[in-house]
Amino acid sequence: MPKSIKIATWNVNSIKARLPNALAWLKEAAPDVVLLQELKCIDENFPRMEIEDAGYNVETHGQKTYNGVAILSKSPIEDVERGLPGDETDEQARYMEGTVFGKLRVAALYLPNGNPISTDKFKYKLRWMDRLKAHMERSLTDDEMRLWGGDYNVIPTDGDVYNPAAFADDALTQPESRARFRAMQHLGLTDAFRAFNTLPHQYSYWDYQGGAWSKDNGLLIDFLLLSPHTADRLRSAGIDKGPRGKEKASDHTPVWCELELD
DNA sequence: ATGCCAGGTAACACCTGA
Repeated sequence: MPKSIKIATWNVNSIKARLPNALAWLKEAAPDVVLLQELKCIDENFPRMEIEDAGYNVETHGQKTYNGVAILSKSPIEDVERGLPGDETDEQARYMEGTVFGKLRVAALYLPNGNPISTDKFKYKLRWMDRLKAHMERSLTDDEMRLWGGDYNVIPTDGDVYNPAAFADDALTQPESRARFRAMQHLGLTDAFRAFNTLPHQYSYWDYQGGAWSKDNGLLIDFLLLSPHTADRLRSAGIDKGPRGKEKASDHTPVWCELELD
């Protein structure tokens, strides 16, 4: 009988601040694999026991105050690698990968924001995207199943933001950012959510300010990109807006997909 | 556009986020 697994990505904006909400969501949504971003804590301070008690294996790549990614899985997590290749001097904890269910290699990534665009932060974002694409390209030379999920900090089109004019000078909408995001898909990767839903104004992030959530003033910036052999197994995908409506919510909400494994 | 939230750090204000 084919085994179906649910994989989600979620920028939690501090795992410590989000722990009650995260545990509630793990129980309700019962994902098999979760890719987390913005832990905002070092590995020693990750609430490992609480997550393990919820039925997950845990691998983290943390950092004090900023960034930090993790992989949670109901299966063992094998061959874990931390850090995005291509720059030994980069100390920001924004990337890790591991193999789950013995056959699917998943990555959790937190792509740099890049604002303001007149600064080195934007140059770092573009370099990071070049490194990510190069690493994807190298990884895709075999027939392994792969998935890159996370907060890409790119608004791919003007239909993916409530007010494009307000974001005209934002790093998330710049042609350089969008071209690099498209280049990743041109490697043969499938955006899991967009394989099922091509409507505009489908969001994964709403700012805390200005009543953005209640007005549905959002952005679509969180994605699951699937290699061809993974896309062959894609059965469904969606955005779970539930967690964004809770008290003490993250500003991002989970994006998920279902894969049919042998 | 900025910093109207939110989180963290560290100190009773400032940085970052997108």
